[in-house]
Amino acid sequence: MIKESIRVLVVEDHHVVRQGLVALLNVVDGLEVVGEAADGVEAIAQFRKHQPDITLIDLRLPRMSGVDVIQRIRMETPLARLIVLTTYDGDEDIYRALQAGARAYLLKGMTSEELIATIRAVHAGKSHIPAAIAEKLAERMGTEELTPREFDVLEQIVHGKSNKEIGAVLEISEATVKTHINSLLGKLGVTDRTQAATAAIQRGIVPLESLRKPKS
Amino acid sequence: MIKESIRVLVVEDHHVVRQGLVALLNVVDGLEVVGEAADGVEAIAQFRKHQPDITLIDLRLPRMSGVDVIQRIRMETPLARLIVLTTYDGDEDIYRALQAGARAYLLKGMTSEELIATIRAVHAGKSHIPAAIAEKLAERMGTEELTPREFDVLEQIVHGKSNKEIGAVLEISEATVKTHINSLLGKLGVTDRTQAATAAIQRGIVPLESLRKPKS
DNA sequence: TCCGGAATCCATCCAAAGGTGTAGGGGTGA
DNA sequence: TCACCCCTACACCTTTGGATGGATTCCGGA
Repeated sequence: MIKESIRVLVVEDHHVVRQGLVALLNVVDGLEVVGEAADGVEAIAQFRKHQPDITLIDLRLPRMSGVDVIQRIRMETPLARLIVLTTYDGDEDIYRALQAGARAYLLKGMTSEELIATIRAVHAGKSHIPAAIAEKLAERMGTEELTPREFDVLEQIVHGKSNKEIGAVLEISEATVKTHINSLLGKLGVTDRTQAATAAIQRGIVPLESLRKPKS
Repeated sequence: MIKESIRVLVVEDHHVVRQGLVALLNVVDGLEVVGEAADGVEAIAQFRKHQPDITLIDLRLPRMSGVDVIQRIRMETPLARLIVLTTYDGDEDIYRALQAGARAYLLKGMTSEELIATIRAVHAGKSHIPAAIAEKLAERMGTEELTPREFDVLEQIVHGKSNKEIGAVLEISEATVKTHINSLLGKLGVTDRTQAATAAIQRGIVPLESLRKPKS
């Protein structure tokens, strides 16, 4: 009798990378790529259609973020098994992806053996977080959560707004802005707005893409 | 008579991506992958060994940056044909790579058809810069060059240093630091240090990796 | 119901950052 | 040699940012 293959969905926006992954996985005994998606919306459609055993997913996707896709899939199919496969994206993304229900988090730098082993492990019900990732995660744990308002302010700081401008945008007084800043500086463990901005970018709290200037 | 294949060297640090690229290129008629490298030092060694017709190279590499590798290869072999293949890395990297002698700059998001067509075109002696990239480049052109000292100061700003600290690090007076800042703010088209920091990161003038805290 | 955290606001004080003008020394290319 | 740019530096002034302490409202959990 023929052994059942593990049915895999590959979600990755870079064509050549996706094609490479598919080619790589399809030659492996016991694995079968049943679907591909290049963006978040497509990913959900493909998942519904194929109900794969394992979903390999990049976090940076057009149209809908990888984290949102994970959340959505998990909501519809709580026992879905998802593996995040991405380049380093800052502590925040790791945290959110795992929070959202990803079972494993792999970096693209890993070998194909590791990838395949992880797919098998996750399919067997295990989780897998590389040591390097676990470390980042542990670091993050020591950090307090920003409140929504503090996050709003931080976002504006990253966008280069002055306190006065932030007040105007959020429709609060400049004094309040200062209060929030004071509190978020403490939580981020930094001493001024510039450090807060770089920390926010580096940790992935505020996505770098949001910096691109909208056309004038 | 058998047509000569175009001999390609693939330089890319992410294993799965590299394997995918190699698999993808090897099945194409008229292309032959003659070498692979996972970091900059290896890249140069492989280039010397194989003297490939085309070198596909990622800009983010361990041990030696892609731009440095390009410069080095071009110095030794001025007629080397190099294609940069990378995810978006900020205007600065594009500029420096082309400056260093790359003939084409492709994003990983492109289709494999585009990739193959570009390889053939560059092999035939042409250059190829996608429209989206050319646009960034044009934008950059309007910008004045930072002086070395201004760059030093900007780097420190990104690292969250105060003017006083910057003065100490660079061994100049705080007044001089302010002078440099004033001038670089103008050149970057921003109004304060926080904007300067995010602009530097976003444009790739200061690499984000340099922000990682060295272990205490 | 009471407590605590979040969010809002205010005033005050001091430090830091930014704007402007000026100026000397060093190097380089026309 | 002269013009030009870079680096350095200082003075002066204004604006912004950050620290601190105190205050009100609202809401959800114990």
